Amino acid sequence: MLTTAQQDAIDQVRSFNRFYTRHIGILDEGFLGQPLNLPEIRVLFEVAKESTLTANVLADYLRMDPGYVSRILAKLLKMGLLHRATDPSDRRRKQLMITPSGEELLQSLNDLARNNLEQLLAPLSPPQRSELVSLMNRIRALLEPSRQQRVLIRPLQLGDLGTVINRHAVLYATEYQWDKSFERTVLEVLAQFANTVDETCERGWIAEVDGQFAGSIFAVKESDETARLRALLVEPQFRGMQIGRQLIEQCIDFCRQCGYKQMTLWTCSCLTQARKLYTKAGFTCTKAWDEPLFGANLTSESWDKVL
Amino acid sequence: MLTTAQQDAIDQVRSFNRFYTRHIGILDEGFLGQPLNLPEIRVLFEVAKESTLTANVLADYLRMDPGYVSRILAKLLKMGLLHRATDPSDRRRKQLMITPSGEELLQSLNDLARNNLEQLLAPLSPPQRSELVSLMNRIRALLEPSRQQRVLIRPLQLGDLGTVINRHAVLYATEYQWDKSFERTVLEVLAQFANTVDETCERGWIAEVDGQFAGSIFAVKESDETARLRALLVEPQFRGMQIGRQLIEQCIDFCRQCGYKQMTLWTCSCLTQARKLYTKAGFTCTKAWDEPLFGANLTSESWDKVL
DNA sequence: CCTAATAGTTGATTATGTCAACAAATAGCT
DNA sequence: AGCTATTTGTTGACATAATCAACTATTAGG
Repeated sequence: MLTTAQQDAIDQVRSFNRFYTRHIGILDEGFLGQPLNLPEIRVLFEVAKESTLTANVLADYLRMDPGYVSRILAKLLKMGLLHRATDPSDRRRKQLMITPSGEELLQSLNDLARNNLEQLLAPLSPPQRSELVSLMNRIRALLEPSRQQRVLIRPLQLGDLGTVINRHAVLYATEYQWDKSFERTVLEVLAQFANTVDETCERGWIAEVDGQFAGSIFAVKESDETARLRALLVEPQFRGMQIGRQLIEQCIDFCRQCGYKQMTLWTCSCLTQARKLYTKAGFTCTKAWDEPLFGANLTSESWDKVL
Repeated sequence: MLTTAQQDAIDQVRSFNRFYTRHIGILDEGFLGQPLNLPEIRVLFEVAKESTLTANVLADYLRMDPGYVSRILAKLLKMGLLHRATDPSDRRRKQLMITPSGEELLQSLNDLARNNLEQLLAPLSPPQRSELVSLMNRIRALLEPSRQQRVLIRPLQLGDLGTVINRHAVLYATEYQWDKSFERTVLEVLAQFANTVDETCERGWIAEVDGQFAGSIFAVKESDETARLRALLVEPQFRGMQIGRQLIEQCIDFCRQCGYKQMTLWTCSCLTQARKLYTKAGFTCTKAWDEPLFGANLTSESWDKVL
């Protein structure tokens, strides 16, 4: 059974779908008066993109009836937009190619589509346009998770500290019901970091997936000999992508380069995923103690690693 | 002529449109095997939603041919899903209404659509769902500016502090090229706030537009007599919606209730929009001094207001 | 050489949508 | 009132879009 909130979400998505169907409908009207209809344009577009298509492959890819595709191709061939040659190695197959006049028409169709869209986007300012694009990309990332995701580990930038604080607070509240005192602690730790950071031996890194915040890690100086690993976090939707491992490796490499002799970190027994990562990276738990923290009864742990 | 960046934006929007067309297409496939096709469902749905429709209004709204609508209505009437009554004040018009059996069918179609969507949204966690909804609402707000946007001023929640820090850092860097020292200052101010807050006389508020972060303000105790207004921010895309004014009012109201005698705030001469808001709210600039701050040469100002 | 499978085409048919002509009612004008 | 123009909704004729199954030509595999 769905909760009310989730059902609301579904209804809101449906409402957006209705809205967007109408919106796209208005755009498609711009193609009226053209010699080609939408399926024909799609076929022409695909042939132009992929120069070695055959009718069957096309029908399969576009999820169209082979007979229908055959008729569309006949029309496009008759109009001189495509031509085709029998595959000498298999005389059943006919390789499709776009002709110069096909390219030309496709170009003008592209211009038309762009102009239509341009008119609809006209009321938007440039920053609003880039906001629109980034909203759309985010929606695609959410709905099409299979879309290739680029993982990037990069040094800290302006604005990252706030994001790290926000994500720690929200995530640990969601996953472990930790309270506001945890947010306060992270805030204090990072304020301390920002105020006293020595870039030569202290750093923070952010993991991004397709430009989105996916995780964080910090290395701070505990003493001349010892570095402390802090604020490791991987967003739940990006777990299993080796992001945690990469962040820890990045951090360890840096600490070695800085000449630290050992590393230490705090965690607690309930953070099983993080603990596995620490173990894999060569850390061992050297101390454990119970204490009430963040509104829960935690078993705090200290983990160390010799570099 | 379009700039390259704008053409990129247009191409990206087109790419999103192709993606979303496919996405909606997958959803619509769930309606196969029903006695009604998509246009018929849309008509039924609209009649159910708006009980005083007539055929022409419907055709207009759904951008369908009146003749086609007429035939669809004939089918739905024959199936007993709708009925209609001649408008007594204009006997050309016939008011459309849905019948109980129409409601019933619509309900089952709704369930079907919801289930289809539910399957597509299944991989998303609840927070991702609400993110999706808020992204969609924002897109609608951009593309359909007439649509009413709900502004909400709410008290601080877990996670807000990080967001406020991030937005301050990024926004002032973008708009005024302020450097990391500003991020550090905000971080420190809010860490201080989180650690020492006395909820009876200190508060923070967040402005949301359709669930999205739109702005912030804080009231902190300077002395028993004086409250300090801090961290006022309104996101650029939501300016001109009276959000700044509402945030300041909220803050002033609270300070009055707490029994403060006066309020004070820091700003600088270049923040012209904020200064206008302060003036309107009854603040006056009582002190001004030049100082190098945040990587710029600022004219700092102190503004006060007697409550 | 036979059978099964594949590539593509074609005829028949259905589904979907458009257009123009039309009747009925109303609005606006004189 | 009476005339004309407009609006609301319907209908027949037609055009477009899409599907299905039968069919030819070719190839693969034994």
